[in-house]
Amino acid sequence: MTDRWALALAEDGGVEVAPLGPDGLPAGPLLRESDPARAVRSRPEVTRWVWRSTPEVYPRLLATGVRVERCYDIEDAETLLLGHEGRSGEPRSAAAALARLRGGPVPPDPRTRPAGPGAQSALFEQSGTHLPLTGLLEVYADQLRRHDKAEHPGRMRLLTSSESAGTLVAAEMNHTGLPWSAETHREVLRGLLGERYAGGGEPRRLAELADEVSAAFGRRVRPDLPADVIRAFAGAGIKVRSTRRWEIGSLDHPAVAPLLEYKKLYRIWVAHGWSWLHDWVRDGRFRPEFQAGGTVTGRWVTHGGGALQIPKVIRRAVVADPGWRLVVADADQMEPRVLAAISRDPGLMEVAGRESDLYQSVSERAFSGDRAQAKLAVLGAVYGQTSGDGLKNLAALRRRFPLAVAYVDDAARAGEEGRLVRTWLGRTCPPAGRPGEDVAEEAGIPIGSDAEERGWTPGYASTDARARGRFTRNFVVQGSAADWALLMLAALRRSCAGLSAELVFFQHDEVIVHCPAGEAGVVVSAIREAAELAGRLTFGETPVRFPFSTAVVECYADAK
DNA sequence: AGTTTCGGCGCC
DNA sequence: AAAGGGCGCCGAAACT
Repeated sequence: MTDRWALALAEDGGVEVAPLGPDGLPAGPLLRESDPARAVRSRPEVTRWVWRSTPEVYPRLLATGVRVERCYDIEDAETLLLGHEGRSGEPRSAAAALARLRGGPVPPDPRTRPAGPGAQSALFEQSGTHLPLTGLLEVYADQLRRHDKAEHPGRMRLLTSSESAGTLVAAEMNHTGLPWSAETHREVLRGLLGERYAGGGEPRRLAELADEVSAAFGRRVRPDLPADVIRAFAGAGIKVRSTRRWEIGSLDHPAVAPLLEYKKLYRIWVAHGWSWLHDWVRDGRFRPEFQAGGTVTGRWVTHGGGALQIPKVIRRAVVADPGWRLVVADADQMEPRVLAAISRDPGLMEVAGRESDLYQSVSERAFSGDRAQAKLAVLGAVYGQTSGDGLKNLAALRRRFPLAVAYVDDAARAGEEGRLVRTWLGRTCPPAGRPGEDVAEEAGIPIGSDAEERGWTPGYASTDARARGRFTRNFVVQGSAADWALLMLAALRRSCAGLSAELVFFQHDEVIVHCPAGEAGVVVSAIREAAELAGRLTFGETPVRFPFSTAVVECYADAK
């Protein structure tokens, strides 16, 4: 029994609310109130709030201590519906959706986030796009009808509701922040980089390594300048195209070791060093801005602080509050398990029906027990590897798990032929860009001159099309995994609602819950249950299991 | 001078 | 012979 209300912020800071019936249409008078937080707090019986945009509304509710059970984010739903309808290029704002309904001129979307560090969040800037509640309700009613017309209406409803749940989780994480010990972070930096010199120059250890590199070359070399390093190697009679680790690593030259060490530490210094600490950590919390569904595959992104790329060594600084713990949970072999569920390959489902190491099981069936080779083969199939051992291993994989490989092959072919590709729940990848875009340039192929000859001849796909195929091949797995992960998060969030536990971090297949030590056991169980529930809800009844490795720790770095 | 792209690498 | 997918971030380089 859901009690659904709609809510729209007004220009004057007030709010309009209205009750909705089971059909999604207004079931009572439209009410005007002065304070959004009070409007929500005074209606505890409401289980789902329908609103334009969670990032617009929810942070100000959280700021006053108000949480909601569920919501429906109209603009996120519009994005998903447009994508599903093959209209991903059309403006996704509620105002645009309303204009399409009423046949008026469709306003373009407000510009996306401004570039550059220190820029204000785009999410909180979209103030010019208020829509009166009556208009919002028209869009909502239309969206409900469009769900019915989707390829799988039930899945589409699940997708938009779980995406909405994701926006709530993200907003709450942004509000809570990740517990962060600045003191520990400084200790880690000092241990790795040595003293920090005044004036922002290189710390001691980096300066020493730069000296070692220079000594090895016999001349002054700046290791942070790729062009300088390439010149230096050329001077030593070694031709390199780039200074990437995989290209430099195998060279026989005394500069290599200090150079690689420099690059590793330089990265820590510039991306997660003292200035990062100053910019992003306040009052014992790292506050990145999580954004649910920020990518075409449905994975989240963050803005600011690189929250999804925290280096392993820096995780030492993620420390629970006194008396609290971090429950760190990592889904085991999520992608092949998802592939089993979406392809319904009997062999792979059977393997994925056990909680034990999936790659080990695959290796025993198809690779004489060579786990590393099995893992490479599976990931190669998912990522579209086109060369090396992966190709050979793919044949072995195909013999044992034909439906699984066929599933990703079909997705790749669909992409190459320009067809739409969807995740299990119906998130749809936008159609390919114009021919000649991006990929050809990367490959150094001039655009225009021979574009026709390059592509679309039988049996040979163009560079663009093959890149497209790799993308769609990966999309169905990565995106369906994101479908599952959202439902898992939503279930876990609900389990934590009655506890002090707070969700503080989410990274594709990994979640961290911060909770009092006494709640850790309950949280661990809740994660297991959420994972299995999400598996059933997302993919229906399959034998596939979704086990998590969980660790109850005081410090993130101790989890693995 | 300010803005965009590049090279490289962090995470999954 | 071979270019495996998705992201964000930084400074330098390249551009306007």
